[in-house]
Amino acid sequence: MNANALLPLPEATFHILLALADADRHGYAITQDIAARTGGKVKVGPGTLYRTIQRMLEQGLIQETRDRPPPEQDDDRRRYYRITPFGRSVVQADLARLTELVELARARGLEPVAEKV
Amino acid sequence: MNANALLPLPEATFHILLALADADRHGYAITQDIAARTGGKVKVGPGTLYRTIQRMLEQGLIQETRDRPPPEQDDDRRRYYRITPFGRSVVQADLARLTELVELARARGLEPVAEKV
DNA sequence: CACTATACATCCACTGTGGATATAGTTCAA
DNA sequence: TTGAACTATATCCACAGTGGATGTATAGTG
Repeated sequence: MNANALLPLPEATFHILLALADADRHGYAITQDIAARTGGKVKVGPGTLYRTIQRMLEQGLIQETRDRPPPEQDDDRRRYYRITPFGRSVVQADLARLTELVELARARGLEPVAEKV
Repeated sequence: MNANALLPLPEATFHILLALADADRHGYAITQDIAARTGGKVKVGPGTLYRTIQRMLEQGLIQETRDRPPPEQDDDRRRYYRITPFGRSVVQADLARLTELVELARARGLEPVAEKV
């Protein structure tokens, strides 16, 4: 399977892969991580989240893992996910695409406006 | 109207705004410009193109203009479009969003993969 | 003569998203 | 103590955006 065939990645897919880039996480924790990381600007609702996870499993971007934290920090209901090597190469390909897009825009004389933080 | 309300911009909208950033263009020329600029990687088909232009006119991102090139370079069928100041501020806001997205990904230890050109 | 290019426009099917709803246990403040 | 908010997963409906085909018409090229 060619990484470029999946580009451009849907917003939710990109954010979920970012959330799993540095650690295994369960579904709900992924949503929390995305909201925290983007300062609340990006919110992935349950509909998008679980549907997107399903698709990503089928595409081989992520895997469900049996590795769990010690029982006192765990919750039976949780399902943990891990990014696959393929998933990692796909985010990187999309990251390259985004980088090019930004360069393209600058080449057209556009500069990002300062954001209010 | 707040620029951030329209973010994230759909792919086609972003590319059309880029195509109009440095010059007025007619519909078909916009498609050509996008394909050329992205080395054929991005193609906006007619369905997406004309529907998106319609939406962008309604949103005030672009305007149809009566300014036309001299008759010997013109074609009666063409409809020319120009980016509005609002449109420009919206692309810039989206460009800022994309820049943040790229930074976010790098903060997670991801680096874009080298592309084959 | 047929095909490709130019130029606009509409239609259908598909994908992706937001938000509501469902279920169910926990936690915490009024 | 009770009801609201939080944790956690999952499904459903309606809507937005896209790709590609089709339609219409003219011009140019092999």
